[in-house]
Amino acid sequence: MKNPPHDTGKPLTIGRLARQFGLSRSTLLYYEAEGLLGPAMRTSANYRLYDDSAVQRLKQVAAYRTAGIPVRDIRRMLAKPPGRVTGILERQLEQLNRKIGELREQLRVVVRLLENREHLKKVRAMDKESWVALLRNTGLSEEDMARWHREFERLSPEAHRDFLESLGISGEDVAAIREWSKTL
Amino acid sequence: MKNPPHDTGKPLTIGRLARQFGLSRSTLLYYEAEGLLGPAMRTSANYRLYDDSAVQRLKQVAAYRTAGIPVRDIRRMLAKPPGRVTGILERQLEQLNRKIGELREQLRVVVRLLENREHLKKVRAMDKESWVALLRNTGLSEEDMARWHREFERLSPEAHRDFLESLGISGEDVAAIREWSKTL
DNA sequence: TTGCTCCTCACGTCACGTGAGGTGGC
DNA sequence: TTGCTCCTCACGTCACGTGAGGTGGC
Repeated sequence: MKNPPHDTGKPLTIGRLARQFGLSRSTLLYYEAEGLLGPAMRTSANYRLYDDSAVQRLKQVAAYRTAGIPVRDIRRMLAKPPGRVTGILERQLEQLNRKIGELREQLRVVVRLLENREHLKKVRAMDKESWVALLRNTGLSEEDMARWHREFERLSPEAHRDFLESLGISGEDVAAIREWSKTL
Repeated sequence: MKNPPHDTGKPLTIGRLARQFGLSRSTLLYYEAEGLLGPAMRTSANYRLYDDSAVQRLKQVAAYRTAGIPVRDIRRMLAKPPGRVTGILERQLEQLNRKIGELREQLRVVVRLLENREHLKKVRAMDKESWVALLRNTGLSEEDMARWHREFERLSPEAHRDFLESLGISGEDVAAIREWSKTL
């Protein structure tokens, strides 16, 4: 065994390393500036050369970035003994949860603005599936959606019909949904 | 009638206007620099004075910002004839939808990292409701959650039990859930 | 000699927040 | 005279992307 396990033995230039991870060179330069990882050595022409330990480190970094963890926090995680990062992960969990909530609220506002303008009948290129998915993203449960249909039917029956038809739902099914809306 | 409807007749300084909308002064200065709205006049001491038309404009701006629409887009919306903004709203809808999807994916990765480390038993200060809400934010449907329980029970029954108990679920209910997990 | 990769600055991004240093108003 | 509000710059933020101007390597 000339090489330890997982060691390819070939030092990489920055471009090759970047391509191996689907990242850009400027991303790796940024990580270096932020103290996450750097080259083990340089060539005579000052080219960066990365060894296997950099590859391992970059694996961690890339995984954490995929989780949306800030670079500053990743630096701290790499400095800590492995396994002591639960606190940061939990904090990231809360942050993401909060951000998703905020974006959902914004989505709700946009939908309301579109409704107010009664441009709903102009929703082009959206079918039933994408609308249901969209409304689900706003955090609407099945009951919320039912209430939404009921209110829509009550306030503006024609617009409700137009809307349902614009989703490509058959006239028969539209009638059924509208009847169901009234019974809610 | 001395004043048209909705006109208070009192010009406002920047601080009062900001407070009226729950914004900061620097936000209003930024909007001015970006060409969204400015004062109608200045006092002899160069203080900005905002009239009712600025208030109306700020109402629009604030509403659009609540929807997360970029300032640059808002400027275009204010320039357009009212009612011609559907395109921008629809684009914002797509953007938000996409961002929510990205954050959900990140949330999924964080949850996976926590699971891998088997630090799940350490989830403190989270009850059943917040966990269900959290997992729902990842986009898990009821079926997905069922599969999650089943896999958890299969791979690590003790951790599954610890996890459920950490949520404050009674021993009896825990047993019931675990039995149900096995039948899935 | 020609591309290709690499090098090191420096600047731009988005929506503000935060001083710094100074002046009116009650 | 003392706070309070206001004024105009200027700089910082986060994770890179994009040149600019220049030099090795096959």
